[in-house]
Amino acid sequence: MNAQQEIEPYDPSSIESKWQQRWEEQGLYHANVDPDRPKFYALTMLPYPSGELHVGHWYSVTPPDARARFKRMQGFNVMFPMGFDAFGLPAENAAIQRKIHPREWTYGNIDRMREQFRRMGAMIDWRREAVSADPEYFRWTQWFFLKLLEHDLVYRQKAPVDWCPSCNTTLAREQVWGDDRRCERCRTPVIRKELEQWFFRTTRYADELLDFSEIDWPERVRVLQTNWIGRSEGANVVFQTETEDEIEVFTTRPDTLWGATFMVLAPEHPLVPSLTTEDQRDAVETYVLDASRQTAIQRESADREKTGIFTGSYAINPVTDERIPIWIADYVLTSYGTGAIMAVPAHDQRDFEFARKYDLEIRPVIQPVDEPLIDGHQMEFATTHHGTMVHSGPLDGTPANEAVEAAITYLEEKEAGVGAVGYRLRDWLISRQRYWGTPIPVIYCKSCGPVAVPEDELPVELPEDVEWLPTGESPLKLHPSWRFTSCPKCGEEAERETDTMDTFVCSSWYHLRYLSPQYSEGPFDPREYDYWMPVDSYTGGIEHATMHLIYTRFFHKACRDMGIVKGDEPMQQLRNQGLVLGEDSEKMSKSRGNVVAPDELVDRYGADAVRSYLMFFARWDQGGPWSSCGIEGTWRWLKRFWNLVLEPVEESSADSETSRQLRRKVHQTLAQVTHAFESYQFNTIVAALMELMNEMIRARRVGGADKEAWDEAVDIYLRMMAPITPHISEELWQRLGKSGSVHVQSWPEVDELALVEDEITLVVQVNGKVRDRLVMPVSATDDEAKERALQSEGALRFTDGKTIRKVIVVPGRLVNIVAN
RNA sequence: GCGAAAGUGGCGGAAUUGGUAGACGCGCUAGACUUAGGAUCUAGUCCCGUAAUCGGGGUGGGGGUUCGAGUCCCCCCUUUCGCACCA
Repeated sequence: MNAQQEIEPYDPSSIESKWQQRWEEQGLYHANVDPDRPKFYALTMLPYPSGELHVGHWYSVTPPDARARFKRMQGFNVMFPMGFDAFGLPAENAAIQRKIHPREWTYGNIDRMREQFRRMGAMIDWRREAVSADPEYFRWTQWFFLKLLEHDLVYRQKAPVDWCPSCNTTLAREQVWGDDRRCERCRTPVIRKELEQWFFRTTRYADELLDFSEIDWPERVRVLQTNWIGRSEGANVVFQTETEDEIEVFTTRPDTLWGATFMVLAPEHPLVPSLTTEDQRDAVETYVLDASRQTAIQRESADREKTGIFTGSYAINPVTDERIPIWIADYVLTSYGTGAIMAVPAHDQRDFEFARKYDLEIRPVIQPVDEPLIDGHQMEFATTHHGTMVHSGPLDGTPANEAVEAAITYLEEKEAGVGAVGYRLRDWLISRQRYWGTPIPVIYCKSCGPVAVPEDELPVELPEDVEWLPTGESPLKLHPSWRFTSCPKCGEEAERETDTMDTFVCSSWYHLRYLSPQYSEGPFDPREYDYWMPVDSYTGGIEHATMHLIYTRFFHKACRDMGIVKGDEPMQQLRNQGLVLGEDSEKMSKSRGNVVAPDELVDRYGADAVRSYLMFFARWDQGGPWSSCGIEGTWRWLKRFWNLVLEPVEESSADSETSRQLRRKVHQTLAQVTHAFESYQFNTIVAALMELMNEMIRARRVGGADKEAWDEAVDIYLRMMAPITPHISEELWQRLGKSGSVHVQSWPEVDELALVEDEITLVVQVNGKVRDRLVMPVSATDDEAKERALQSEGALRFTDGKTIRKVIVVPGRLVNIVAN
């Protein structure tokens, strides 16, 4: 009778739900403050409750879950929380389409997704769940707003904003996608609109945000953030106009100031109307109108021929005292610097092209070293290299390395300018003209102006009885009993702010709400904060590199300066997973119909097979196209391992050599798996475990390891696979009569003695090509290795008749014989 | 245009960081077994030549450093991703 037939077949559907329920009852994943144990806060970016968990969610949660479990077995007190980023546009779109309240749609989705997360077998502590649309959550989002307001980190300003005419909302710059500047959600081309908006002063932290020295974040993200912040050093210089106005410009090349032969303002610059002379007025107004009609893509394409128009006015170059004409041109942008530039055509290619076209003076003032004297009339390109200053009055002859500094010093002495730093980063526009968001807790009073809602009146809740009309107006504006109120200061009639906050405000602090989601004395319990923060491991997609990940750092630093949190950074380590594409190698989307639903795979193969396949099928940091066929591989692995472990062991033919080899393989695998977990190389963990299983099957076939070695192999194996495939590991752990849950066991220690090899395979090369392999005792000396290599059959075949020039011995590894 | 990353079998991917290229898996080929399954097991599977032993070639292309290069350096090609008149 075949022993295999007695084994109950591996049936994930019967064991997985059983263990999920039991773990839930036991509170196996509850994480509590415990000062006696080292903590580990593992955080994955919170999902948006769009409806269903797809395979991409599993890809972003399951490997970090496995790593969190690994950390726990290593002795850390691990917190692995989950929540939902529940405000946002899709809920409103769904509300309009389905005629249901956004809350109903959102919370229905959350219920469904929470169940799906349970099926995944993730070690989520659901007691710590936080949902950003809960009043007890956004109460504190509002509280943070008031704190920022108190500390002058919020301001209100009328500003041109990107506006999506379809979603009827303003968009942050990072929410405008593509060369043709379309709305990130509906792809409608964006237009400009002037509105009073609330801003967070992110630029105040620009310099500090450039410092990554305390955090372990990927190079790629650091570069993206650095470019996004876009710091450049230079000077602000003030030019007087002949009409007594002042025009301030920012320049990175103050050393070229003596070559500034004209100025250019952006068409939207506030001084344009007053600077325009009567005879130029028609032409200027036409040009300004034209510029406003241009789409952003037309305006901002760098290879377009430059256009402009003379205002008729002149400014005085503060260092040469010369009259220089003031032009306007659309290549100067209001959104950077001061919206005005000094034009130095000899040393800036854009200014050069403009000057050539409109026949303006080109005056070189920087002479590159070791080159013939340059002449403005004959130049074909601007020279942007640094060099010795010429035609620069008192600074003539200043060498390249001192020129910028000397120019700034000179400007400051003359009080015509100051050294300054410019940034590409803008302040964060947080106002959204939408209903489904955190209401901005401000009341407008005719006599008192904007007044903060008193803290004890928080949260400002959203009215439930709103109408869902696709009119574009926020429903809050159409709700008089909510909108009209009294001033908290003077009691007179007043109006609520009807804008809500960007959802990135909610997600800037959710990691703090997880600490104590029921806490009512503040946004978080300081006791929990002191124990758990900062986040030890933060994982999520690269797409958040310049939005969420800058905002949350800003938020943390601002809170630190307000005395709310401690430490300079919220997330100590960041890692990005790649993107799982559809089987057609395209991005998964409902409209393409290529979304892979994990539920069907779980029904067929079980959560453990899906989890391990997700870790195995690609490098986690790269992702790639999904292939459902491949899951057969991890499915077979689990079935084979199940049978291998449950088959009765025949000890009769055990031999010590097989045992020793098995132990060596077990501990080698353990060392490898431990390292791979630390470095997020999940695919090699599964591969190593498969390899070890193959070795165990082989050991059993050739006669078997002794009971001690075999039991140790199984024990270590179950501990190693527990983080990846929690259900089957737990089931086998129990069936083998081991006590407790496998998930609270300790991570095994590598036995260094077991790793020791007594024989090595020495590779014999002749002129760099492998010609033989010799098995040698580890104790063999270099000379012995060399001798045996020279005498080996494979080597002799290729050294015969040749002179041996050199022999290189790499101890324990190879011998290379150089002969010709 | 500027910047970054990557390029390894039919496919996903390994390679202790300069030392046996292709681990592990999918797929494929052949065979075994059968209570005919969503099977399972065994063997093979980089390319060319060979019955086998064995030999030659091989990590996008070209060159270089080195006893030795997938790995380091230079040039080129391709792909992907950022940024894109940023003063």
